Amino acid sequence: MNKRTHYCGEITREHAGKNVVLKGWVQRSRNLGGLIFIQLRDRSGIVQAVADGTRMEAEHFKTAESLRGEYVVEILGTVRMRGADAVNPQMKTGEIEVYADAVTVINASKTPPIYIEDGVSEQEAVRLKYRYLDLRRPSVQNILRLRYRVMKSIRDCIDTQGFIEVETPILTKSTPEGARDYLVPYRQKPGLFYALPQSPQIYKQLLMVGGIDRYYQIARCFRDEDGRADRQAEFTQFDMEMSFVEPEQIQSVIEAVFRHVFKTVVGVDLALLFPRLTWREAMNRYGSDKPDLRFGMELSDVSETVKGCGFTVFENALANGQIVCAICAKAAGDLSRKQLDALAEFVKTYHVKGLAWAIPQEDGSVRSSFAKAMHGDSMEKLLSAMDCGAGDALFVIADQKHTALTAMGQLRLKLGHELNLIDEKQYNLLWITEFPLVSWDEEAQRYVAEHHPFTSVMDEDIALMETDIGAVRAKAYDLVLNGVEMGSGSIRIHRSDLQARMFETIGLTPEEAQVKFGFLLEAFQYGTPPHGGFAFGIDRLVMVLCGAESLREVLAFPKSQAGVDMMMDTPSAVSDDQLDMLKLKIQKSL
RNA sequence: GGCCAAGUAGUUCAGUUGGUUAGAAUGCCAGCCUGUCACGCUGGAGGUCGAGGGUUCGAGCCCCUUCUUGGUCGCCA
Repeated sequence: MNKRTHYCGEITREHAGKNVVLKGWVQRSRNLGGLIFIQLRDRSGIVQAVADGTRMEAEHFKTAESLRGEYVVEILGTVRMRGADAVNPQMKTGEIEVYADAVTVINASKTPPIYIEDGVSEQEAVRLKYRYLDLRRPSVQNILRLRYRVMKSIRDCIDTQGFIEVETPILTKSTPEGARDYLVPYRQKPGLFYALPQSPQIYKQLLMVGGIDRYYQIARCFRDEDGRADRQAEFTQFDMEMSFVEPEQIQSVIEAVFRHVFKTVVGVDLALLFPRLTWREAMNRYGSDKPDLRFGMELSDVSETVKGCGFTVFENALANGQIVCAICAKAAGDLSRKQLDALAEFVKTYHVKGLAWAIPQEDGSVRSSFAKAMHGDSMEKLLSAMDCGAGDALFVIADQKHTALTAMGQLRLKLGHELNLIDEKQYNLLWITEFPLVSWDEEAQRYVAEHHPFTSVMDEDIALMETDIGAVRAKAYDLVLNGVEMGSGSIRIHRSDLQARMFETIGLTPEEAQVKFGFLLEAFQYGTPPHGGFAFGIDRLVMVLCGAESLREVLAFPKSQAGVDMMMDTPSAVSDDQLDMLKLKIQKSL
């Protein structure tokens, strides 16, 4: 008998006649009289094995007969093409199977609580509780393999450009701005805490001070904020920083990384330069700082067109310094009243008061929520300004500029999906540039950094710093893929005095700035090179590349929306001893 | 913190206006079958209807509270 080769990889016709050892999980088994059929699943797929029970040792037969669930078995057998010595002429021939001489159980299995097979939808909660079984599904394995290839191709590409990976601490300092921190108590001086990093931002800038002028890291980041479909409490970023650079150089490095990833992982050729859109233009035309450009349906400011139109909602809005903006959804004129009402409800979640709509009919009349209020030919003027003809649907929102644009941008996205305007196979990448430096926070009654407080100002806007901080543009840029924010970067402040002033702008007193960031302000006094960088979310990139609906799908061990690991059942209580050591006391909830 | 949806057998779900013993599929168990490949056939077991309270002669269904999961707004330098 030939020496048996351990099978590893897909069995093909070329293996016919070979003696093999198969090891894997029993996906399905059945004992038909004396014949035993086993579908064995391993890392490369599912192989069917057939054993003649009557020819096998009694114990093997008994074992194979009682295989249930996810037993781990070893099969010694011969690869053959089905039908070679067929007893039944009706059976499917020409397929590959393994004719088993022996079947050995390596490890028994309880009946699994979920189906370990693709194409069945289980509730998230059950899948997450038994994630280690869920991971055995071929589709889940494919996603993790794709994720690995993404990470490897990123490293391969960045490595050729002189970058080195430097790890930065996970136990770090709580920072005042940004998301809520995860805190870790410090045993040696109770009352003091580390924080888990929201990003390696400050460390990488200090690496620039330290002369590591091309740094990158595939870094884990933590933010204690409520979950979303595309947001987890902990996530992975590709993080990079360079010294002596302009935004274009950084963008060019990132473009090279994306081109390489897309080429090697999904075989797609991306453009050499990704299109650029300023933040202002993106907001005005698409109502979003991460527009999905796979379809048109641009927003228009129709404030001038509807001036004096007679509709009090529009006129009052204009009188209060608000705007009236509109989109025209081509060929959406058959929307029912119920669907239109649902759209109106939808936009209200974005804090606008209502949605006006008008649908020109073939006979020249207009089905509309507000036509009656419009004077003279003002409706005709509005429709023609929007190029909205019979069979199209016009939507109009009047509100504060930012609110109206945002709500309309969301409506545009929703209509894009519902009207099937989006080519799912397309990858649309673009840069959004010239972000505002700060934005006004109503709740905190102060300016907050739009990107982060280490972002430098565009040269032509430096004078505005004193007069109109809200209008100042930053050297900050985002990368957007199919309407998903992939990542963001900026040229940083590298002068201590400018950094101190920035802290002041966002409301930190010099004393607070000293306590929180004294080390950074001091570091910047020792000849810090101009520098800048970028970071993008690897999870989101993988999500887009494999068409996943949720970030959970692209993580090996995801958490629930509330940040709970349902498999380990954690967060969990700790012992009183542990709390005592940290001098912590849990307040009884009322 | 707000809003929406869901929670019924191991799993996926149905359950009408509140009315007999809560059903189906699949899985599981037992039996039959020597070419199955979602095999098939026969039989069987399996339920704190998320939890607590209320209304009612009677609650899976109505009301209140609460927990969990998902989606979303806020939040996410």
